[in-house]
Amino acid sequence: MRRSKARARETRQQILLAAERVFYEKGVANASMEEVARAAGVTRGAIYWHFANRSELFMALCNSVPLPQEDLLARGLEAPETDALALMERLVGEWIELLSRDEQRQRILSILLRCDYGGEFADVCTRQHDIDDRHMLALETVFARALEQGRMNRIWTPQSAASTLRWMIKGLCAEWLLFGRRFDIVAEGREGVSRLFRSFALGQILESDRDGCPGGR
Amino acid sequence: MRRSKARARETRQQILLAAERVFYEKGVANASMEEVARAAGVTRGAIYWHFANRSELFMALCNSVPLPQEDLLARGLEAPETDALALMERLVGEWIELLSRDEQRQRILSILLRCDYGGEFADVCTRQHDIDDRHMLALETVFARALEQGRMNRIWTPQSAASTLRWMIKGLCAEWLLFGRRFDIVAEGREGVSRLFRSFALGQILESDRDGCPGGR
DNA sequence: CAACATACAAACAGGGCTGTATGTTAAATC
DNA sequence: GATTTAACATACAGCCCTGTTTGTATGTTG
Repeated sequence: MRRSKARARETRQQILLAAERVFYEKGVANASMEEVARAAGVTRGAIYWHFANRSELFMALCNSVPLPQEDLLARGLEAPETDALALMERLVGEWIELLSRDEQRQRILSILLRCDYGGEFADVCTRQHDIDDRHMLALETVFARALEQGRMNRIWTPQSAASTLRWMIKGLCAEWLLFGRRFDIVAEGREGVSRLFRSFALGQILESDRDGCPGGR
Repeated sequence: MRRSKARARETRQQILLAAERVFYEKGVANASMEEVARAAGVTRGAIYWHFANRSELFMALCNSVPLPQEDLLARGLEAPETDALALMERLVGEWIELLSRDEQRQRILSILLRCDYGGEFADVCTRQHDIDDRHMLALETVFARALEQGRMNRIWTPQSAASTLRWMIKGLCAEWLLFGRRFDIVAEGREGVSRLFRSFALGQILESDRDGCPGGR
C-alpha cells in the first residue's frame, strides 16, 4: 500500500527515531533490523527501502541530529571582540545544560560513545574523526585568541588547553552517560569546567611577569 | 587426545591471549568463538570446555589482567607522610607510562572502553562499576589528605578534584586508544596532568586577593 | 594394567539475522 | 482513466553462530 511522499518522509523519520531508541538500548552492533522495524511500527522492508543496510542507517542517524559543537563554536568565533575565555566557558556551560535537557542528544551521544567503530562502521568512524578534528581546531583558535588577549596563563598553549578541555568534557559525558547518570551533570560539570577555566586564567599573576591584573590595563 | 594438567592450563592461557587479540580487533560483541579458537590454535570445543560462554570468557579476560589502578592507589595510601599531591601526580604519570609501554593493557583497556555493556555483559559491567567506585573513594582520600596538608587551593574539594582527574584521564585514554593513538600519550598526558596538578595547588596564594581583578573591565 | 576421568576435537541441531526477490496497493503522471 | 512508479509488506534463501552432544585418545589413579 503505497503512501504519499510526505508520509514516506514521516515513516523515514519514525524509523530513525526507532533506531535511535533501539540502538541506545541494545547497542548498534547487537540490535537487529527486526527490532528497529517493530519499534517503528513497520516491517524490515520499509527500512531496507529507505536505507541500504544497518551501517547506512546508523550513519543517517548520526547525521540527523548534529551534535551542537559546531554551532556553539561558530557562535564563539563570530564574536571576536569579547573576552574569549569567559565566552568559551559560557558556551561549554550552555552545551552541558542543553545536553542535560535533551534526551535525544543524550541517546545519540551515548550510542556514539560506546559504539564499536570496528570494521563495518569504518566510514562513520572517519566522519566522526573529521568532526572532532575541526572541533579541536576551532577550540585552539579560541584559546589562541584568549592568549592574545592576555587572559590566560602562559603555561597553557592553545593545544594543551583545548586538549585538556576536550578530555575533561569527554570524560564527564562518558561517565554520566555510560555509567548510569549517577550525578548532576549540570552542577558538577559547570563546577568542574568553572574550576578548569579559573585555572586557565589563574596562574598569570604567579608567573614571572608580575604586571598586575590580567585584565586591568 | 587428552593433554596433561599443565598443558591444559597452557591452552587456557592461549585462549585468553587469543580472545584478547580478537576482541580487540573485532569488538567483544562481533567476535565469534570460531575466530578466537582459530587464533588460539584450538577448536571451539576447547573454549567451551574452559569457559561456559563468551561473556564468561570475557569476564575471565578482564580478571586475568588487573588494571593497575588498585596497586598504584594502594601504594599511594601506604605513604601518608609525604606530599600527597606530588605523590599522586607521580603515580598518575607512572600509570600513563606503564600503559604506553604495555600493549596488552592497551588492548584490554580499549576493549573495556568500547565494550557494549548492554544485556549479556551486565555482570561485567557492574563489576567494573564497583572497581571504579573504590577507585574514586581512594582518590578522594588522597585529595582530602592533600587538602589537610594545606597543599591544595580550597576552591577544590576532594570530590571535585577526584572527578576532574578521573574525567581527564578517562578522556585522555579514550582519545588515545579509541582514536588511533595519534599523539604521544606520555608527553601530552604528563603535561596535561602536570598543569592540572599545578592548578590544584596554584590558587592558594591568590585566594586572598582574588576579588581584585576578576575580569578587568 | 585396568578403569576411570580429563581435555579436547568433530559432528549436529537449531535459530536468528541479513539481504534480496517478489508481491501489492495507492499515489503520480500522462 | 490507464499506466507507471513509489512505498512499502511478505516470502525466501542462506549464512553464520551458538550451544550441545558425541567421540576419543591420553593422563591419572588404584
